[in-house]
Amino acid sequence: MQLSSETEKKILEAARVEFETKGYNGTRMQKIADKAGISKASLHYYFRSKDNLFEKIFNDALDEYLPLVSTWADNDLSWEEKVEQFTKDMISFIRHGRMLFIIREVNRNPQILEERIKRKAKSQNPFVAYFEAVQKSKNIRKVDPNYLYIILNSVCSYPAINKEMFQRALRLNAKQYEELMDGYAKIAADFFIQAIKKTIK
Amino acid sequence: MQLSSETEKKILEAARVEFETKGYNGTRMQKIADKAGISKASLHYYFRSKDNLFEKIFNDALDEYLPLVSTWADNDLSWEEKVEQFTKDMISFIRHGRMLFIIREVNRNPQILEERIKRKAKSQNPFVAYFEAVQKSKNIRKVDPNYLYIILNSVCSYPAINKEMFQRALRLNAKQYEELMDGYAKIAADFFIQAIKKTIK
DNA sequence: TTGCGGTTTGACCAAATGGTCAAACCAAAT
DNA sequence: ATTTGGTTTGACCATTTGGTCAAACCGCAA
Repeated sequence: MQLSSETEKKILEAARVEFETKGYNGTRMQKIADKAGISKASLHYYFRSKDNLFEKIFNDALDEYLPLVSTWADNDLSWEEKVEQFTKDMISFIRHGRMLFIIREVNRNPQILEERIKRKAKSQNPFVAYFEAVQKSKNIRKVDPNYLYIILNSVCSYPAINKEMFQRALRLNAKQYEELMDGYAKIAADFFIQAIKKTIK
Repeated sequence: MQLSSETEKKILEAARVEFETKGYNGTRMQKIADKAGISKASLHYYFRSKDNLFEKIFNDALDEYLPLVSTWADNDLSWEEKVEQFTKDMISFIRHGRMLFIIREVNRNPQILEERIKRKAKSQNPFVAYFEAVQKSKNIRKVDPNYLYIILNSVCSYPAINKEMFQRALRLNAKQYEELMDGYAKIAADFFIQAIKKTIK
């Protein structure tokens, strides 16, 4: 029945908002039910338990995130263009606020990752593999690609994670910070590229 | 009595560990009492309520953190040396794991900051002020200092915040990641400096 | 109209949890 | 030995919260 699927959507939407803003421990089933406009009993009819519902929400978030970090596959872009593409994609994902949710819950219970990233470990990280290759052929600094991975991700993700404190430190209101972020992707990419490009004397 | 002060210390230590790892909502007063080796009633004897105890712990964390971000005062170091100093200090603070705690709780309830950072807003951010000056006199790129502030902090803080996921993405175990972090402060500082130094042709 | 399968809910339950309190404890002063 | 004042605690309480269940509800086919 289409109606039931409709309720299901409303539940998932309400649950997503609650879990993302309050975290697992701060979220109440009753509140999700209220926001979805149904009874708590109905909520349990659709999703048997809080854990069950949470798992769905968390996995959805991971499904959105994981593809972002793993696509450094071959296409005919230069490494600079790839960096630009990556920062753009990552920053627009991050701004939705889903990232802090992931980090918070992974830290609460690191095991939730184990199933998902189950021993992808055999293959090398695509970013690291890519930059090892680039470092051999192109004229860029020789820095452990692990560091490059960390730095690039940091520069992309942290501004959204730490939004509240950055706003206050920089004496900006929410709107001003948003505006600052509009121009950020380009700055971040340039920054990264400048840092590892070898200076041509 | 010195004994009571001793219990108080044990409580604060236990509470710190609990709040920092589980967050406010995930922390149980009973568990804190257990870890401190006292009864729950005693716990309430020393700190009237969970909120009261939490506030102490949170403010202690802020007291450790805030001085780090605000010291760009005048001393006779070059701007490069200051950057190096900052990354070193910040990264060693961050590695304690206190930062995710702060971010998590600030996001749970942004108001907890209001009292502390109560309208420091009159004065400009010291970092921003400093780099505006540097940009005028030295030969470095003209980038909005707000971006510089965000980038430098991101590069320092995020590797610890996102530790769990970075470890998995880079196929490292906890020990290997720690080792990687040992050399990170220098890399991060160099990275930042290289990125904003003007290329000398 | 009746019966049926899926849906919805109010009432209810057991466990967890923050907090209270009177009584017991204990070291030091009288 | 007795009192005194701070400390400690077991027992207890009220509320919250995830979860259950029987009964009601609601199209729809026979």
